[in-house]
Amino acid sequence: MKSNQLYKGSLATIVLKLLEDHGRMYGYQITREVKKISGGEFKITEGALYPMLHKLEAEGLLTVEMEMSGNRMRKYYSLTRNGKKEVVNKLSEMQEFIKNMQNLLNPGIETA
Amino acid sequence: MKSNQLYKGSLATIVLKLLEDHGRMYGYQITREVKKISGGEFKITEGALYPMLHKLEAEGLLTVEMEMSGNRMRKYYSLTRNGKKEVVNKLSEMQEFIKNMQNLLNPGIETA
DNA sequence: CAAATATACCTATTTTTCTTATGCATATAA
DNA sequence: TTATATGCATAAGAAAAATAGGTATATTTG
Repeated sequence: MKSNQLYKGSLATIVLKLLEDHGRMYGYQITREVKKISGGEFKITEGALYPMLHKLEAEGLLTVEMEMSGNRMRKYYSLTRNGKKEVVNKLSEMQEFIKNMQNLLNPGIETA
Repeated sequence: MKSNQLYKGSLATIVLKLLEDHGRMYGYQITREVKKISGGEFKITEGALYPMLHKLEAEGLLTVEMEMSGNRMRKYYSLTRNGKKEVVNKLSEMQEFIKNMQNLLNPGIETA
């Protein structure tokens, strides 16, 4: 990614959607998955991810289970009931955003 | 728009693309156009727009012409040569972003 | 005609969000 | 053995936008 700050504001959506698909994930795993999906273009920084995970947990959208993998700790996050509801909202907002941007990028083509 | 902060980071792209399409526009006109295109969903705040216009001008991407409309002043902005180059970059970044988000939202469907 | 709304510009302060820079610790590869 | 990968975390700073204010003219509406 060159200087792309378009991802600003989309981190919560990305995390919630990944958790919806994968059931449960730990932080480091999320960073790998996002890198993979974006073909190496988008790399979540840990300084952004961990505070976001804590925030979503504090909001009651995620729950945590700590587990040991060998000698290393992992914190597995998964969606709560409210988290599952919130994914739906976030995804529809994202689709709306994309639709509006497509309308901007391709004026004259009716996407609505 | 409910609470949609996905638009964060896309303001410069929006402004540059609108100017590419319209030739020249003044600030207030840009706010109306964006509102119209997004079906009222996305409203640019003036506290974000005017500093952005000044920044893009300072970067040499925009030029300004002041004109009077009756007794009211308008500052018409248009793309410079560098501005026209930058629109191309911004639009390809936006398409890349959308592609990655589509891959995220619809895992399994190859968009690449 | 008065009052509200629309047009048209602006900036200062605060908040949100992310980057950068660290730090700690274990496991694996070179 | 030294660098890289895994795995967590936070603090300080930067960037972008929201909020909240300001000035002034034009038009609509009651």
